[in-house]
Amino acid sequence: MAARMTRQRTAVVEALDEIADFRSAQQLHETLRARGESVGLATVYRALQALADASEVDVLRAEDGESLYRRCARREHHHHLVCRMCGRTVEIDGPTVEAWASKVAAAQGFDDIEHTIELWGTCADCRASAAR
Amino acid sequence: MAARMTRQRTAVVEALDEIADFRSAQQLHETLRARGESVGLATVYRALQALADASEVDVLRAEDGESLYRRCARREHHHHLVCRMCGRTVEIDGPTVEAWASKVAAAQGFDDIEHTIELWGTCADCRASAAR
DNA sequence: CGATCTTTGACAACCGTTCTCAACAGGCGT
DNA sequence: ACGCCTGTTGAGAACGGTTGTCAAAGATCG
Repeated sequence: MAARMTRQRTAVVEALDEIADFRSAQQLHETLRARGESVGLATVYRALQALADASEVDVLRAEDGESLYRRCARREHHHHLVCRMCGRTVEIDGPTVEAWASKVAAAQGFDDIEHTIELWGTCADCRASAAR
Repeated sequence: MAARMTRQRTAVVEALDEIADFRSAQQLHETLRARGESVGLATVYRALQALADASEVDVLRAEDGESLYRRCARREHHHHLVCRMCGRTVEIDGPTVEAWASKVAAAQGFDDIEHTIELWGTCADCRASAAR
């Protein structure tokens, strides 16, 4: 149950530190492979899962169901505005929304409330390049 | 390109009309099979997809990535408070949240904004039965 | 250095979903 | 009613992301 610091784990963490956007496990795997830091795909998944469990990275689901990972600046609860084309991310929070969510849920007699609030859009750069 | 009214499609729509909660394609398939209305799994998926495209049903992703379907009372934009154990659903809306979402996204220069806002919890009934 | 015990990686297994394609059946014209 | 035309069905294969398997590799401690 230790948590040994292996070359592979270090590589994953470093890659995440350098990338500001949400990336899939497979994209990260490809990135690592491209830079010579060969790491097995299963290992990338395991590392990401461990990091997510430790709240070291945020996870969210793309529209096609793929999981995307990102090392966020703040560890406190927050949400994201993500470019669906390039993954560019802006961290956002909305105290008003938080309050609204828990109030609504409680009013219906629900417990253990959790909310999913994510914003998707196309960032200025991607819009420009898509327009040619 | 017609859109023929087949026994199978009718069966899927009827099942959805009778079930108030979010259900997966596989659960619906099982339900249909159980009541004697034998329909192929692929057909259930196709019917649900067609209904979703026509905005006849709402789709959302469970935490494990499975798609859940529900015939909602209103066709206008709204969100849901869903029991993660039984699928019980309450339709909710929050004009405040809508406004907040589009304002935040626009302020960052994002376009084609879309938002995912879903509330998950444990409903009173499930809490009671879980506590034995 | 050696023993121990977690971690790794190639590959198989999984699971939800979609594709394939021959058999089938609405629905329209006659 | 009858048939034809074409969209639909269903069993199973294929797919894509993710997780499990297990022998080999390597990190940590004495």
